[in-house]
Amino acid sequence: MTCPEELDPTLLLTPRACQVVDAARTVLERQGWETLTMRTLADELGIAAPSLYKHFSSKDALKTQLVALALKENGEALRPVTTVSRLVRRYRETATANPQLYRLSTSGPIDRAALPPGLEEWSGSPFFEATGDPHRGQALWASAHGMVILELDGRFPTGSAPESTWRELVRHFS
Amino acid sequence: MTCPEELDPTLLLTPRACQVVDAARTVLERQGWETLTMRTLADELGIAAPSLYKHFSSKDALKTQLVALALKENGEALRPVTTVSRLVRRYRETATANPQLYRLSTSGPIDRAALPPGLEEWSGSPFFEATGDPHRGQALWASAHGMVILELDGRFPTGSAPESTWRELVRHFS
DNA sequence: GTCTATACCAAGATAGAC
DNA sequence: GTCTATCTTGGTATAGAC
Repeated sequence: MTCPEELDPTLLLTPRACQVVDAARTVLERQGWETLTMRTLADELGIAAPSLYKHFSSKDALKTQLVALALKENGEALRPVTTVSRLVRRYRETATANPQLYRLSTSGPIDRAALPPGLEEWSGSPFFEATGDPHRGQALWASAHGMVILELDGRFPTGSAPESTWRELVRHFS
Repeated sequence: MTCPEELDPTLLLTPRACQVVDAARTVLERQGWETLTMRTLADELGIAAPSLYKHFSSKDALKTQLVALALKENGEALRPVTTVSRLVRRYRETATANPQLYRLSTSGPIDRAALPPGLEEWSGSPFFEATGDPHRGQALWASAHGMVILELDGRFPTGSAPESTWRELVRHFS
């Protein structure tokens, strides 16, 4: 299920800028955001670091594009909406397949003014559709996020969350 | 309810080192971990930055002490264990009262080898005691964490999570 | 346990030529 | 759109005197 055109962040970028975002994503998944520097990103592209500033005014502007990309892909991965069980499974799979992008886009404050208006809401609305209730949807989203982020950060004693814990969570919201 | 002596991280520190940790906590809550530098910490104490290295071998060692302190205080705040509802309320209150310390101690990987053995487990065990089941306890903990961290990061559209969403979560686990 | 002085490094970003 | 050269800042950490 694809993102509506008016929400798609990539449509505002030049083709070259899209390539830069792609490379940034590669580096991000390889080494994390703190060690993604303008220099390592430039190396990945085979260009010099200052050249990046022809495409993005700052590292922060680049981050915004990555966050927008994550919201778009996440919203797409969660559609079409069927059951709570399937929704949670897809949420987990998407996050696990792109751990650093997930962490980047869900941790810390978000610069809403810099995102396409409506994109963030569109990305999360499957939770409301699946539960049929705003508060249930919000609680389910928060719970799934908690599970995912603790799993990505290796916070469960066993390393990852046992399937039975995931089942328990789904059961409570079904 | 106080932490068992053999788990208490502060008992291994000199009095002066404890003061340094205290000051670090103050600076942490004021400005966050990324902008807590050895220089700003030294300023807070009224000493020069290099003097800190007489008490802690690195910034990372200091971080470990802060994480241990958070685990200790969290475990204390959650005891004695009564109901799921009360547990969740105290979890939320403690986190909200110490937002940066909470974020520091729950985000990213944790250096378990550097912590007093058993402290992390002791801190989290109220969730198992309150639910009476390992998987339910784990799911409840993850859900509460998701709610708290999204709230601290301003990720809910309204800024903070509505009380009704918290009620919804508690209801599912009661 | 504190100081001063300093080494060392890496980051983001700008200027201006090509 | 790319380059080279460079600026500026600010971090962790060490050496050695007091």
